[in-house]
Amino acid sequence: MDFFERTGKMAIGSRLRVLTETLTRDAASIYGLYGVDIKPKWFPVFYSLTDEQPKSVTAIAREIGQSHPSVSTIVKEMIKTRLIEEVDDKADRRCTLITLTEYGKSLSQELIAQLRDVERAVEQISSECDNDLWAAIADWEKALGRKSILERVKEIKEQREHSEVEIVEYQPQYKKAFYELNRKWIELYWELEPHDIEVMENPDIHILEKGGHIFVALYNGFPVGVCALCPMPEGSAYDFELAKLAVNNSIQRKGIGRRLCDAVINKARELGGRILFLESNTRLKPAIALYRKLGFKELPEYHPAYARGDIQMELSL
Amino acid sequence: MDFFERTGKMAIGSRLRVLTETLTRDAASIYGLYGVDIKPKWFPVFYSLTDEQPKSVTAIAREIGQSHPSVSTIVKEMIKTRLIEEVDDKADRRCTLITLTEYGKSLSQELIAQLRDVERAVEQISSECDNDLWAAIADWEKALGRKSILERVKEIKEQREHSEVEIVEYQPQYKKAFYELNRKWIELYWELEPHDIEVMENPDIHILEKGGHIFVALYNGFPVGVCALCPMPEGSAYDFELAKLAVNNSIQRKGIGRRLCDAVINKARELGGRILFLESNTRLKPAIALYRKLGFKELPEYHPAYARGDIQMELSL
DNA sequence: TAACTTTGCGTAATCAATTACGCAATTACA
DNA sequence: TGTAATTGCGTAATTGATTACGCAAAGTTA
Repeated sequence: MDFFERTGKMAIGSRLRVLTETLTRDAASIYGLYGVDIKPKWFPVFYSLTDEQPKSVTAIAREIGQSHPSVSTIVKEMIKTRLIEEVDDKADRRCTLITLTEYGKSLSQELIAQLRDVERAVEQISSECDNDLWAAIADWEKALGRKSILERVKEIKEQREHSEVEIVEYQPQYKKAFYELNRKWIELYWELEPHDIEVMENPDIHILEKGGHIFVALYNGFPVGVCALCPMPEGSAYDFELAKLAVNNSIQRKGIGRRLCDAVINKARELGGRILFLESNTRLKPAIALYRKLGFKELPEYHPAYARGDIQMELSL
Repeated sequence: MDFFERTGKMAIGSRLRVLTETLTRDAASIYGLYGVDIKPKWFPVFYSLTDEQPKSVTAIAREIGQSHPSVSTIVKEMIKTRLIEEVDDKADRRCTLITLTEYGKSLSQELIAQLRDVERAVEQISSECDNDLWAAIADWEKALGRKSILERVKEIKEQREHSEVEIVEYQPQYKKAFYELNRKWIELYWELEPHDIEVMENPDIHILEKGGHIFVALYNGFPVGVCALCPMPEGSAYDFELAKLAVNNSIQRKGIGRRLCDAVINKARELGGRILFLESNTRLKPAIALYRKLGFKELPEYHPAYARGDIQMELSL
C-alpha cells in the first residue's frame, strides 16, 4: 500500500485495519480447507477453553481481550453446535461456567494440530520479512499498556501548544491588541460603553500606573489573549481584581485562558495579595467554568459594580 | 496479551484485530481532542483527496485498500458536512468525481498539521519497541501481495498430507485391510455377494497371480486405502481395469483416492496398457467425480458385468 | 443487617467494514 | 454496428465488533 507511505504513520490504525481485514477474509476460507465447521471469530474462545478449565464469560473476555457481550454471543453460537456447554457455578450463581464438551475437546485437539499449517504459513511469511510483525504487535501491546496512544497524543499536543503560546508582560506594542481582543468579545454580547473604551484605550493610566499588571498571550509571536491584574481601591475587602480576560475566538482549547489566569494569580501572590476578586457574567459559561476550575468561589451576595456583571467570585491566594 | 503467547502465531489475525480495535477506539477520542468533527474512518478518503486531484469512488477505494461501497458511504457522509463535493465527469458519465471543497482543503491542511502530534506519539511508541510495527506491516503487505496466506496454507497442508500418506505395493500383511476397506464401503450401499468375498479374500489368486497389481495407501504406516489394477480377460477391448478402490471414510479430503488411482494409472502405462477400463455406480458421486477429473470418459452404452455397476468408463493412457 | 457498590452477563442499538446484487455506461470484438 | 463483457457505483444484507443499559447476585460498609 503505497498510500500509507504517503500518509505517514498517523494512519497506522487505518493501515492495520486493512491488513487485519485481509487476514480475516482468508481465515474463513482456511477453516473451510479443513472441513471444520467453526467460525474464525470463535477461535480465541475455543482456544481459551482448551486448558480444560471451566471459565465464566467475563473471564474469557478478559483473557482474550474482547468485550464480554462479544464472548457472550460467540458462546451462544458455539453451544448450538455442541462444542461447548454451560455448567452452573455453585459458588457464584451469577456466573455460568463454560467448558468444552467431549466433542469439543476432540475437535480442538484435531483442529489445533491442523492449524500448525497456519503457523507454518505465518512463519514462512515472517521469513520473507525483515521485520517481525508478531513481536512488533507484542511490543505495541506492552507500550500501549503502559500509556495509551490517546494519553500520549494528549501530552504531546499539550507540550506543543504550551511551547507555541508564550505569556509575556504587557508592552506598549500590545496596546491595540488589548483593545481589540476585549472589544470583540464584549460586542458579542453587549455594547461598548464610554467607560470601557476609556480603560481599554489607556491601560497604562488605568491599570499599570496604579500598580496593576497585564499579561499577553503570544501565539507564534502574535498576541491572541490578554488578562489584567488590577489593584482594588483603598478600603476594599480585596487586594486585587482579575479583569479584562479576553482570548481570540479562533484559537480555542489550547488552555490560553487558563495560562493567562495562572499568570495573574501568580503575580497577585507575588505582590502579597491574599484574596483575588473578579466580576463576570453567567452568560460567559466557559469563562465561569474556568474560574471555578481555578478555585474561585461564587460570592453569596452580588453587589453590582459593572453594568455587565451578574456574578462575583473570589479566590484565596 | 499473554493469551496470544499461548495460542502461537496461528492466531495472528485475532491478535491483530484486538490491537486494531484498541487503536480505533482511541482514534475517535483523538479527533475529539482537536475539536474536529470528522470520523476516523473518513481519514483515508480525506487524505487521499489532499493531492487536490478529483477522483472517482472506485479510484479512491483502490488507493486506500477498501471496498467501494465503504468509500461510497463515507463520501456520502462527508458531502453532508461540506468537506467534499461531487463533480460530473464529462468523459465518463458513470463516474462522479470527488474533490475537496475550499472548506475541506483548509480543514485538511489544519488537521494534517495537527495530526503530526499523532505521528509523534506513534514514533514515541516505536522508540519504546524493539520491533518496527510500521515496517513489519509493510513487509506483510508485500508478502501477502506475492502469495496470500490462504494459498500458503493450502500448499503447506498439501505437502504435509502428501508426506503423511505413502502409496506402496500390496504385501501379504495388507490382506486383511484389503478385505475390510472394501467390505465397509460395499456394505454402506449393498450387500456382500459370494463372488465379492472370494475375490477380496484371495487377491493373490484373483488379481496378483493374473498379472495385476494392488496399491495400498499408508497413513502413518497404517493402511487406509487400496486400489487394484486387474488385467482384463483375453479378447477384451481393454488391457486393464481399475477396480476395488476403497478409502477409509474417516480420512477424507487428503487426496488419497487420487493418489491410489494415479499409482494404478502409472502402473498400467508402465505395463504397456493403452486403454484403462472401470465399472462403477453413479451413486458413488465422489468416486465418479474423481474418475472424471482423472480423464475417464463415460462409455455411451452400458454392458453390465457386475451386479452393482451402472456406469462404465475408460481412459486412454 | 440494611443500603450502597461492584460484578456477571444478557439484550439492544450502533458502527465500520464486508459481500451480493443490480442498473447504467463504457469498452471490446466479431 | 450490434452484442457481450467489463466497469462504476449505489443499495441491501450480513458480519464481527463495540457501547449502553438493566437486572440479579455478591460484596462492602456503616
